[in-house]
Amino acid sequence: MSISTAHALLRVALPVPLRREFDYTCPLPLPAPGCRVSVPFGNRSLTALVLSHPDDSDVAIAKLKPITAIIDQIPILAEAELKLLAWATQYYLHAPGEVYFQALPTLLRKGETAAYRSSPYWHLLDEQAEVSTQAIKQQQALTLLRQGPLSSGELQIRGISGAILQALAKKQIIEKREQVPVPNDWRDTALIIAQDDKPRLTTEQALAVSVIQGANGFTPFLLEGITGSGKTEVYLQIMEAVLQAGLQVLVLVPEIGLTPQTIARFQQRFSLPISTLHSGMNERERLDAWLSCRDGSTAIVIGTRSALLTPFARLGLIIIDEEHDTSFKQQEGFRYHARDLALLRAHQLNIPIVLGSATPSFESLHNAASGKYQLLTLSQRPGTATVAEHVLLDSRHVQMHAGISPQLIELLGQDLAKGNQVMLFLNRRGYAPALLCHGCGWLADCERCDAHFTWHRSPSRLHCHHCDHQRPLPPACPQCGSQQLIGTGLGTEQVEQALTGLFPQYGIIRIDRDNTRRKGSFAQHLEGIRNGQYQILIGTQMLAKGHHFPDVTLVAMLDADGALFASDFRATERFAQLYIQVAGRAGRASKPGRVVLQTHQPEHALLQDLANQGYRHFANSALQERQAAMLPPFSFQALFRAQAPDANHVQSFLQQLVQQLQPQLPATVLCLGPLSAQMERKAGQYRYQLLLQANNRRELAGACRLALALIDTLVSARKVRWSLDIDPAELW
DNA sequence: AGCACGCCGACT
DNA sequence: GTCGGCGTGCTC
Repeated sequence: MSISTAHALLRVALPVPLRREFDYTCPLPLPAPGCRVSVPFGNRSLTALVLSHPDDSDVAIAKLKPITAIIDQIPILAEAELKLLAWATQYYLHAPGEVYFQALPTLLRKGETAAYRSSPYWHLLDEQAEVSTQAIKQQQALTLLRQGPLSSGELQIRGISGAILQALAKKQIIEKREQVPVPNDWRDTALIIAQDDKPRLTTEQALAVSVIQGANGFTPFLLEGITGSGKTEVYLQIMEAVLQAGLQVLVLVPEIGLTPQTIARFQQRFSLPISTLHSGMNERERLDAWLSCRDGSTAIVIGTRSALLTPFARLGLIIIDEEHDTSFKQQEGFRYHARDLALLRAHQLNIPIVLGSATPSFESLHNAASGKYQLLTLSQRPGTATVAEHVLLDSRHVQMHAGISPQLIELLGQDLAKGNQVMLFLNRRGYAPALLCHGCGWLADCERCDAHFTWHRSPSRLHCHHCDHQRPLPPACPQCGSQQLIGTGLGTEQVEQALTGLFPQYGIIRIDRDNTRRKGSFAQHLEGIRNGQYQILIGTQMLAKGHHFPDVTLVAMLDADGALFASDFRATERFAQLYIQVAGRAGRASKPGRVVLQTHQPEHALLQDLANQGYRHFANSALQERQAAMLPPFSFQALFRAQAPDANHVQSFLQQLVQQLQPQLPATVLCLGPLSAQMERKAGQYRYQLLLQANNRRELAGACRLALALIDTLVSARKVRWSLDIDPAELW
C-alpha cells in the first residue's frame, strides 16, 4: 500500500488504558521516535508519543487521521529509554500509553514545552549572614543555600519548612526570586569530598567497595548488611569513583526513606548538585528536576519508585536501598516493580547496580544463590556496638494492661529509669479495632466492606480503615438501645493512654498515620524524639522504617501473633523483615539494646528461628519450603483481578474466562480460581481473582496473552473492572 | 478512560 | 414535548 510521497505513517502511544498502539499520517519530515505530537482521537485532541515510523498499518491507510501538530523537534526520551519502556510494556502486558506516559512528568503529559522556565527559587542575599546558634533550622537552610539556589520543594524534603524560609526572608537574609534554571556541567568543578567525614571502613566494607569498584559493565550486587553495618558508607564510597568519572548516580529509596537525614548524608559528602523526586513537589519543580536529570545537570538523584523511569544523560550507577521494600512495586495501573526494571536498565546501559538491604527479599536471595547476583555481606557493626538481645515474652495466662504484660512493664521501667528511650510497635491504629455492644453483641460494621469499624477516640469517631468511611460514634446500640458500647482489641491510641497512666513522668509520643497526616508533622515528631523530648515512643510500622534514634535501648512488638497465621504465603517474609527492622532500632552505639516480642506462640518455629538464628537462617529454611511448594521465587505468577458492585457479574466473568482459558493452557501452567479476595467486599465492590502460575516466564506470558485475547471477546468483561498484575506482590 | 449515541421514565 | 438516567460501543 502506498501513500502520497509527502506523507508517511507514525505509530504513537496515547494516554488511554487500551492495550494497543495507534497509527496516524504525518507530513514529512517525520518527527523522530520520542517526540510528542498532538493528534485527534475520537472527538478530542490528545498528546501522543511517537514510537516508530511503520511502513504499513493494520488499519486501512485511508482511514488514518493526520496528526494536528508536532510538539517536540527533538525527542524528549532517548532511544534507550524508549526501548526500556517498550520492554516493560511487553513484560507487564500493560497498555503502552500508560507505560510511556508514566515516564513523563504531568506537565509534559499535557503538552507543555520540555524546557526550563522561570519559577521561584530561594537565594542567599548575604553570603556572610549569620543567625543565632539556637536557630538550628535556619542555619541548616543557610548551609544549603550557600551551595546555590533551591526551590521550596527541594528545601522541604531537606527538612526546611516554609515558615523557616519566611523567617529568613523577613530578616532579609534570603529572598524568593523568579529564575530560569541554567543547565550546568558539574564535571568542570573539581569533586570536593569532605575527607574528614569519611570514616574508616571495616574489612567487610572495604572488600565490598573494592569488589564493586572493580566491576566492569553490568554487574548486579546484593549488599546484605545488618542494621548499623554501614551500607550507606559503602554506597558513598562506590559513588565517589563514578561521580569522579563525570557519570550520574541514581539512588532509589522506599517511600518512607526519603527524609532530610537521607539527603543530608549524601549532600555532606559530595558538593555536587543533588535532585530529589518526591510527592511534595509541585509540577514545575518536578519538571525541572526531570530536565536536570536528562541534561546531566544533576549529579545525584535520590528518589522513590518513579525516579527509575526518569531519563538520564550519563547514568553510571544505580543503587537500590532497602531493596526488599514493597513500595518499589506500584500497586495500581501500570504495576511495575522499580527494582526489577532497574536491573533491566542497568543491563541495558551496561553499568553496575547495587541492591542493599539488611533483610533481602527472597527473590534477591534466590538470585544471589543462583549466581545471578554477586553477594556481598556486611555482618559486623563498625566500632564497639553490640547486637541486641532478643526476648520472647509468653503472653499466655498473663494479666495484660492494654496489651502490655507485667514483665514488659517492668522492663520498660528499668530502661526508662536509666534515662533511655523505649519503643513499642503495634500495627493497628485507633483505640480499638472493633466496637461491640455489651448488651446484645452487636458489632459496628462498615456498610461497604466486610470489616468492622475501628473505634477512634481522639477525635471520637468510627473509621473503616479499608474504605476510609467515617461516621460519628452511636450514642447507644442501634439494635437493643443499650449504652454499654465497649471496644474490643487494641490499637495504638489505647496503648498510648495506658502508658500515660503507667509512666506519667515521661514524655510519650504516638506515631501513626492519624497524627502524621499534616505536612511536616512526621518530621517534627522525629525531631522531638531525637532531641529527647519524648522517652516513650509508640507507633505502627512507619516508625520502624529507616529512622534510628541512638538512645532507644528497648523495642517491643506487642502482638506478633497476627502475622503467624496470615494466608498470604509472603506474610512470614514480611513479618521477618519488619521484625529485623524493628530489632535494628534497639541499641546502637555504646548502649546495648533489647528486643522484646510478646506472643501467645513462644515456641513457634518462625519466632524461635528469627530470635535465635537471625534473618538469614530463617530465610534459608523458608526458601526451602517455597521450593518444595513451587512458590515464587521458584515459580512465576500473574494475577487477574476483577471487581464490581454485583458479585455475580464478577464471578461469572472469571468463570467464563477460566472455562475458555483452561482447555487452551499447557499442563505446565497452573490456573487457580476464581478465588474470592481475602476481604470479599471492599468499598462496595465484590472482588475475585484468578491466579496463573508457571515455572517459566515465557509460558506464563503466553497464558496471560491468551487470557487477554479471550477477555476482549467476553461481554461479561464489560460489567466489571479488571486488571492484570504480573509478579503480584500481594494476593488480595 | 472519555465521550457520544440511544432508548426509557418523569418533569415543566 | 424535553431533560437526563446509564448501558453499549468506539477511539488510528
